[in-house]
Amino acid sequence: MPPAEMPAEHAILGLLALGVRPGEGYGYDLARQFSPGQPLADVLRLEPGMLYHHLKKLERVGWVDAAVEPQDARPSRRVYTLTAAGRAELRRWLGAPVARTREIRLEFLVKLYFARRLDPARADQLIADQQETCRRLEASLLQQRRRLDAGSEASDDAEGITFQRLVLDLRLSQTRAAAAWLSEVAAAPKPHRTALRKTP
Amino acid sequence: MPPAEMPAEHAILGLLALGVRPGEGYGYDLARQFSPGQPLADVLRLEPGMLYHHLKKLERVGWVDAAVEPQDARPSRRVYTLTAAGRAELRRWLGAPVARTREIRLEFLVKLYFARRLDPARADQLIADQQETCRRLEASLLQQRRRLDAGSEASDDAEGITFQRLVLDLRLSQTRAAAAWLSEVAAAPKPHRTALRKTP
DNA sequence: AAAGCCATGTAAGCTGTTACATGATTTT
DNA sequence: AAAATCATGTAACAGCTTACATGGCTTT
Repeated sequence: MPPAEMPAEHAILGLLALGVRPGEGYGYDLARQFSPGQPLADVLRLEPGMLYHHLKKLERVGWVDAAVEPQDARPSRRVYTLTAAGRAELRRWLGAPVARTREIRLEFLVKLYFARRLDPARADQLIADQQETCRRLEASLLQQRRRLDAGSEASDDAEGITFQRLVLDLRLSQTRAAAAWLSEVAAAPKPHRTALRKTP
Repeated sequence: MPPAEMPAEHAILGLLALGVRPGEGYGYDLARQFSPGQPLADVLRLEPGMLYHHLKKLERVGWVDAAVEPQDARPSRRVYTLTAAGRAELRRWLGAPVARTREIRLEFLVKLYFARRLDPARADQLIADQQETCRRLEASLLQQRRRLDAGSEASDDAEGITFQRLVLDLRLSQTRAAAAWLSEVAAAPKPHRTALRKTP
């Protein structure tokens, strides 16, 4: 069970890969992609403070390199460039479905956003893998439910078991809803590889 | 839009209200309620460290009082007692549905757990209010969806809009699943007021 | 003249995670 | 003799949120 995959940091890697000059970007411009109205803002909130913090961390772990780029009549930019390791990490992350249903709302949506724009074929694969993950989860939840029903006479704590049943039913219903949505997404018209972005 | 309601702290208030001696409890015993196998553990994870931290905070804000209770042949206990303010806060919290669908998985389940045990009639009301909240949310999401479809020709950013549509569809499907589950819960057999708990 | 944009951050505070400290007593 | 139970915490660290600092340039 993976503990957390830092969607914000991977989103930054994705934005760099998707940049006007692919593989490059700087803080202020990246911050615009998370401001209200931008598609990513509906899914992931990222204040400038945290964004710069993440950029420093990405540099520390070697997924980006930094270089100061002076401008005339404007403050210098700190331009970050994806390294080979950074690209590899982005590919790995984009290929891995999320383990928990609750992670679909945030992390999976971010993966999908970038996978579609960077490599539509891999996006289809990601959706398929996520469906499979949901199916396995559903099977596991169903099994737990059956075990609970089977052992319910043997126990004295009828109250606790009723509650555990509610919890499992909620998880099942959320997981099934996610699976149904994934099927819709898989059936929907595919986007084509995006041209260079323009943020007005 | 409420920012967060600290389910762990309210769960502690609930456990105190539900105690063998109603309104009283101490850290070590409360910690047992969050250990594996206990019904609350399926929903809320709370390590001893955080539990003691929360107890201190509850005392600071005046929702509990503390008194040291010596024992012979055992370490002294720090016994916490619900204050009038603490009881009022618990009642308020138990009566308020959660605003976001993602909060149903954790916070609403905790509310439901305690509402059923402390006051089944209020639990029914809570479920009804939560259903109403889900209905409103669904209506709002549908409206956003319609607005998006209507304005989609006028925009040049077809890619972003397609993605926003996916996001809204996921939220809709999750919200509807939660609403359906709530209907099941409302229809399910009701528990009776629980007797004093026993944690073996 | 004021407001806002460009571009970078820092600082403080809260929540949460993991692991360990302490020391007596009871069970295996 | 070793391990678990009782009972309370602390320490270190990571992540997030909110707010503010700086300072030149451009738009209203």
